[in-house]
Amino acid sequence: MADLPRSARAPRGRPLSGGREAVLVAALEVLREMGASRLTTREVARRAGVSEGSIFYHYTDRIGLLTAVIEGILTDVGLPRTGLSEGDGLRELLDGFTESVESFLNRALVVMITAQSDAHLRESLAGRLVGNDMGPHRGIKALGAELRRGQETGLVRQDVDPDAIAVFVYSACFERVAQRQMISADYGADLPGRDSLVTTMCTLLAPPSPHDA
Amino acid sequence: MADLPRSARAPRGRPLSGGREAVLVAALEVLREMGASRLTTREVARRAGVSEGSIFYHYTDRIGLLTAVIEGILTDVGLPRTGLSEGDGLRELLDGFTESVESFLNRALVVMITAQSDAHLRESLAGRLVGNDMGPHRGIKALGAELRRGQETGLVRQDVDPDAIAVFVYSACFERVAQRQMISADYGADLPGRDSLVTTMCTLLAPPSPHDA
DNA sequence: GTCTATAGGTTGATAGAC
DNA sequence: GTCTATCAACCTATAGAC
Repeated sequence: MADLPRSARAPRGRPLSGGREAVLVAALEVLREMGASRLTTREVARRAGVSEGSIFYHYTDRIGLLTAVIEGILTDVGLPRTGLSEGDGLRELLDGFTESVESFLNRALVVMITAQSDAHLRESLAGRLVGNDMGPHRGIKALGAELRRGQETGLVRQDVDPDAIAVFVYSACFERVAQRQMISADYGADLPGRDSLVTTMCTLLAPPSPHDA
Repeated sequence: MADLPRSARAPRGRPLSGGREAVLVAALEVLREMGASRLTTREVARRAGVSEGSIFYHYTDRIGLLTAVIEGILTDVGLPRTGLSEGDGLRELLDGFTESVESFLNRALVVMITAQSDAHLRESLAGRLVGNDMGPHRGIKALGAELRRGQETGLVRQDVDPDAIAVFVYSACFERVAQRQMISADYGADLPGRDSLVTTMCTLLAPPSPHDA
């Protein structure tokens, strides 16, 4: 028993039967496919291969289940990373940021929309977002700070508000993900893609050519 | 009876009792306050001051009611205006566009989110948006075209993709409205406002100073 | 912790008078 | 077109055995 590091074999505590987790997975699946109004405990139980009773045992009630799904996604997925390596240029910064944000939103947007379908959930999510300083605000401010540093090191032109730039960049990611999720996967295919957007922003942010001085 | 122009007195056909419209108003109210999952025909009837039977008479079923609400907002409110007066400058263009888009989204976003709560509604809305060439796509393309004209007249720098700029501008509006509606009315108050965003974009888009040539 | 069985309450929808 | 009355279905939630 002491021969092997415990953590390499199994997590502490009693082994999970998997039912509890399976319910969350099934619930998220139902949310994506049918929407929050159509999510019934019956359907979730069926898909998860458990009884309805188990759902209420673990999550108290329907709202508790939905809350757990939301919390799960938000904490499990983590927040979009905003840091960047030291030697990176502007393009690397924007590329990393946008990719991270879109990847985050691709998973998180479902639960945000889900929360909008019920006043209790909406209130609960809003409280959590402002209380823990999560939400769009945080990513925007972080990118803004990076851009401000870029202005100091001469990487970014200095006559614009870095936070405003950050809003534009974040928003474009948000809109792209929302559009695809809310309308259709290939809606807006003839609009400039992420790559093109980053390129454009890099051009806009480049400092005036040195021969000006 | 012929003394007065008919249109000045009353619309053709039988006078409306107002019940039908009252239901739509009440339904929208419930959607805003409680969310789609909590919208019941009973509650809508109560608020509208009509019987439940009337709702089904007019809108067939619950989904029919929600569909009517969506259609109503989308057609009644119209699409954001994208045109601009001839002699306007870049700031006037962006100012008018962003104000119009935000005003539109302030009313339209509720129904878009509502549609996400039910697979049938989502599908129906998506079909309508792509079929009638509505949706974000349209506004973005329209602004992009205006910006392209601006490039030709020397109002806008020529080394960037106008459509990409349009995406940034539209997205910022979308994100601002979504944030306030989904989280809280004053969330993100310390982020740059619409005015500041427009100013920043104007600076970014200004053509290189003439003494360069 | 998970199941089965069931109770209790709501809801969407219909029928028929006015 | 609107109402009242009512139904049938569904869904959440609980109780108790294993």
